[in-house]
Amino acid sequence: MSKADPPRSAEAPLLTRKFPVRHASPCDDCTARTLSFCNVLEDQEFERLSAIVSARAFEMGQTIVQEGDEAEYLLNVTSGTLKIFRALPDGRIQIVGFLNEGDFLGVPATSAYAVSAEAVTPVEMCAFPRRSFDRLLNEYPTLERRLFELATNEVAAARDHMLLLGRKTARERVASFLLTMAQKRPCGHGAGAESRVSLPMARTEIADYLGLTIETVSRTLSALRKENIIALESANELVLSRLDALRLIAAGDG
Amino acid sequence: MSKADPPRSAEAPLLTRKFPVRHASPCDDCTARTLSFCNVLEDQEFERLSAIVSARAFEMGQTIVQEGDEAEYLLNVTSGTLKIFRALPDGRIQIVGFLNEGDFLGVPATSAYAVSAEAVTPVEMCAFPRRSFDRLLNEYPTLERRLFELATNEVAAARDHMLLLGRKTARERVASFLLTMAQKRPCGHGAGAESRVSLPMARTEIADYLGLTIETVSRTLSALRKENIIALESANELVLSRLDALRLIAAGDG
DNA sequence: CGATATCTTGAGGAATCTCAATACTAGTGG
DNA sequence: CCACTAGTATTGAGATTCCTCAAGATATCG
Repeated sequence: MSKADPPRSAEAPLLTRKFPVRHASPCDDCTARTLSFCNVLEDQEFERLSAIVSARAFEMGQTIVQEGDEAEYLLNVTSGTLKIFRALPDGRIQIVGFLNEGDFLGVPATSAYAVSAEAVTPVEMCAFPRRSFDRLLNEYPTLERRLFELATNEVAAARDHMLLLGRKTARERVASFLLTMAQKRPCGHGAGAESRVSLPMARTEIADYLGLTIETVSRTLSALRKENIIALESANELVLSRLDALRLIAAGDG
Repeated sequence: MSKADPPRSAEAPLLTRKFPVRHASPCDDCTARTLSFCNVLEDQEFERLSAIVSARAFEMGQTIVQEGDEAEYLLNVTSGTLKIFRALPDGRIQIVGFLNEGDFLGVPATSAYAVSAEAVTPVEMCAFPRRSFDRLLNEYPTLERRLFELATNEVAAARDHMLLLGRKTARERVASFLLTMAQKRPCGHGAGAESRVSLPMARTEIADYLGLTIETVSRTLSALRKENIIALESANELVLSRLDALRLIAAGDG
């Protein structure tokens, strides 16, 4: 369902470092570096960070961390998409976010993961042992400031999503979701009247994110399609043909 | 409908400071100090903070800040309860949190408020000009660390609430809410089989917090009362008679 | 090209919402 | 001190949205 990650062989930006690398670090050819929290670090600081990092790869569907587990590592997404979610004892699930390249997973100075995480597509991450990372955090205020900034962004996003879950209709939720996805990955032109979106996640995952059932998501997409507001090239590749209409719906005015 | 704040005249803990106070600061007899973010500061740091603070009072129902307004001040609750919420153009509201004594409102280094805030009861706050506060934040890593900690707590709380809004039934939402309220203000005994709760907010506000209507909240409370799981002394004073049952319901097992 | 998983569509049912009436509470004035 | 008023909460009945269960369509992969 999702497009496999393209082989980024030749075009990987080669960071030519001035000093001999201690031992080849996964950071050396990290494509997420410019997006990620580590982009605030000075060269020397970055060296320290890359000295404690190790790369991880997860297959689609694989569990990355589990709610309540000891938070041995803090993780950073270098490629792919993963979902973070909370679950009720009877299996009901609420996805509280999708993470992409450059996004951070885990809370410094917190001993247990508060959410579970699972790979939506094949995922590559870099892992920092929490203790070492906490130590660096103490030394580098820039780093802490950056993570603080990320945390406040998350709070804002979470509140947006609370409004969606608590007060929006199915139609409004789906429209909001599509717009968010279009914004996240500006494939093609910017704020035109039209935009393409490719959804890496399955319908079930959209449903679990929007607090709906898979059927309602499907029906709502079909309805939007019949109204020519969106078009489905395939189940996961779609075109937002009338962004204006979608925006109105998402805001509750449609 | 809420009980007016009791006159805390004589019993205010008098902080005897070693050095002559510059000019009497609202912090001098602040009852929220031990609860608040400022409890991490050294004496000297605290002096600097109290030099830029000013006290504010709001009547019940009064608007404190509005979504989108320039964030001139960061605020800290010293007494009372307020709600923070986001709204849709057509008036639908989602309350994303209630703040009490010691809670912080506003995001450092952010120029506009992301949510609106309104006094649920009479509210007293202390206000820090954002620019001055940001400057202190740069100087005192402890302070920044503390606010970071608060932000991560908020993220966790927000995710909990997303699970509630997206996946819990009305009954489960109300049960969860009552338990949270009981935990917040441990009036009486700790983890006994019974607990009293006084709700400072109106039914509408509970509904807007839980993503329900006022009628559903009312009906659900009545149902719980008929099952002898709770008892209502008055509309806003109630007793959780069977905490165990309530916990089962809240978790989705009831 | 067939098997399996995912997605879409349909029909009926349940939870919650909407609209409306009644009951309660607190504050006001006689 | 009691009745009145206004605001708030509760209860009821019907409508609606979304969910559940079930079948059919489409896509993916060997």
